[in-house]
Order: sequence, then C-alpha cells, then structure tokens
Amino acid sequence: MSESASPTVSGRRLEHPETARLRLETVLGALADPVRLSIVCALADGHEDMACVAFDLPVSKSTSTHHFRVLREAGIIRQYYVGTARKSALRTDDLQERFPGLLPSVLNAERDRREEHPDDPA
Amino acid sequence: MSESASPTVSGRRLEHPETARLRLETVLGALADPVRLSIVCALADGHEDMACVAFDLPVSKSTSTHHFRVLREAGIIRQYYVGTARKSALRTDDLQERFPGLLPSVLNAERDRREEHPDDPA
DNA sequence: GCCAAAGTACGATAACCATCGTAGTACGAG
DNA sequence: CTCGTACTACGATGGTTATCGTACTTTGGC
Repeated sequence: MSESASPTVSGRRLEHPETARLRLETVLGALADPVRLSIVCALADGHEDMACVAFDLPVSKSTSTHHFRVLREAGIIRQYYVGTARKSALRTDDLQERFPGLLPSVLNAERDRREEHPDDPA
Repeated sequence: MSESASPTVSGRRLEHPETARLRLETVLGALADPVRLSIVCALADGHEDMACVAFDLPVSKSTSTHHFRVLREAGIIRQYYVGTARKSALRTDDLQERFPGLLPSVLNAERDRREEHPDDPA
C-alpha cells in the first residue's frame, strides 16, 4: 500500500462531526461525566499521544471505549489509529471557534477542583 | 431566620447549595438539557421576575417544576416565593466565582445558536 | 503463519432521567 | 370561608445511559 498516508496510520475510519454541526447540549452532556471529564483533563494536560489504555481509568476496557466514543461523537476529541493503538487529541481550536471560552472555563474549574481535592477519584 | 425577607415572602423554604459546594459535573449536567437551557437563557435575558408558569415551556407543569428543581439543586438558579408564585433568578455571581467564565460562554453559544436557527423549538 | 496487544461490537443489566397525570398544598382575593 | 391560581408531591412509565463480560477484529512482531 503506497498511498500518501502517515507511516503507521490504519485504514480504519472514525466518524467525526463537523465543527459547524456541534451541538451545545451534546457537548455539555458529554462533559457532565466524571470519567470523561478526567479524560479531557488528561488530554489538555499534554497527554495527547496517550493511547486509550494508558489513561488508567477506573472502568473496564469496554466502558472506556464507550466514553471515548461519546467524546468523539460530541466533537470534543479527534481520534486516529496508530498501529493497534488509537490515540486521541482535543479539538481545542474547533471548540474555541464554535463555543468560545467554553472548554477553557471547564478545564480551569476542573483543575481547581483537583487542587482542592487531589485524592478524589471521580 | 433573620434574612431580610421581602414583603410577601412565604414561610416556605427552598434548599440552595452553597457556592463553595457547587459541583462541575452537576452544573454541566443541568445545562445539558434543551428545556433547562432555554430557562437559563430566558433568565439571563432579563426575565428574572418571571414566575415559572410564564416561561411557556413545551412541557407539562409538573415537568417544568422538575426542571426548575434540577437547576436550583445544581446551584444555577435561586428561587423564592412571592405569594403563590415562585420566582427565579440566575446565580450569576456565585457561578462566576466558582466557575469563572463558564456561564457566559454557555449563554453566548446558546444565543448564537438561536440566531442561526430561530425556529428551532428545542 | 501464529500470537499477543489494543481496541471494538454486541448483548445484558441496572440505574438514572424526562415526562406525564392526578391529587394535594399554600396563598391571595373576595 | 370559599374559590381560583400557582406550584408541589407522588407514582408510573418509557427512554437513555453507564457498566460489564465475552467474543471478535485489526495490527505488528516473531
């Protein structure tokens, strides 16, 4: 296969909603979950190259898959395959364009909460 | 009770969470509903003196009560009785203190959406 | 080709939530 | 005191969601 693709990118395709079609309720609903909020926080803290399995979430592997899909379908993250791994990145710019200031304020609030209660797993 | 009560305030008490105890997931979850989002939007647009019944929501009265309670228990609105009416006000300052920038960004996004799709009931 | 690793798909289950109708409570007007 | 208005409480119901385990697929290394 000599197509002009990234070195190890698989042919598998993942659905991503267009920026203009992102829905506010969907985004808020996706962020209104402790597990997903911690995923978003980890991605924002520069762990964009982490595979799903590396997040060490307090749920099973299939539940983890489910949460990543909810985030992807809400338009909050973009996912791509690298070998057997599936890596994720925040759609920071898209979100800023569509819902200015929303993601930063959520991230700041969540970071503050983590400083207050560092032991809180949720 | 020495809380400088308004003239016609009833003895009925409503529970309101303290500002310091507001939870981000709860707030996001409360906002992740079209009906509640439209309530919040109406309140932000200066209709703070409206009674619940005046919002003309596309749901029954008991469902409306439910949504107002969710907003109140999440800490997004404050409610007080005036005669038989129960009026609501956004806790703008409390929210700004606890989650800076969150409410304005949500309101802006929702207003933009309404400009794009003025006929969308949801 | 074969195996392990990472993730997906699917079905089941339990919890949660939005919705409603009905019955009831609180309040003000008369 | 009675009545109407505004809201609440309660129970039912149907839909969505979070969770899991098991079986399957895709990929890369040997």
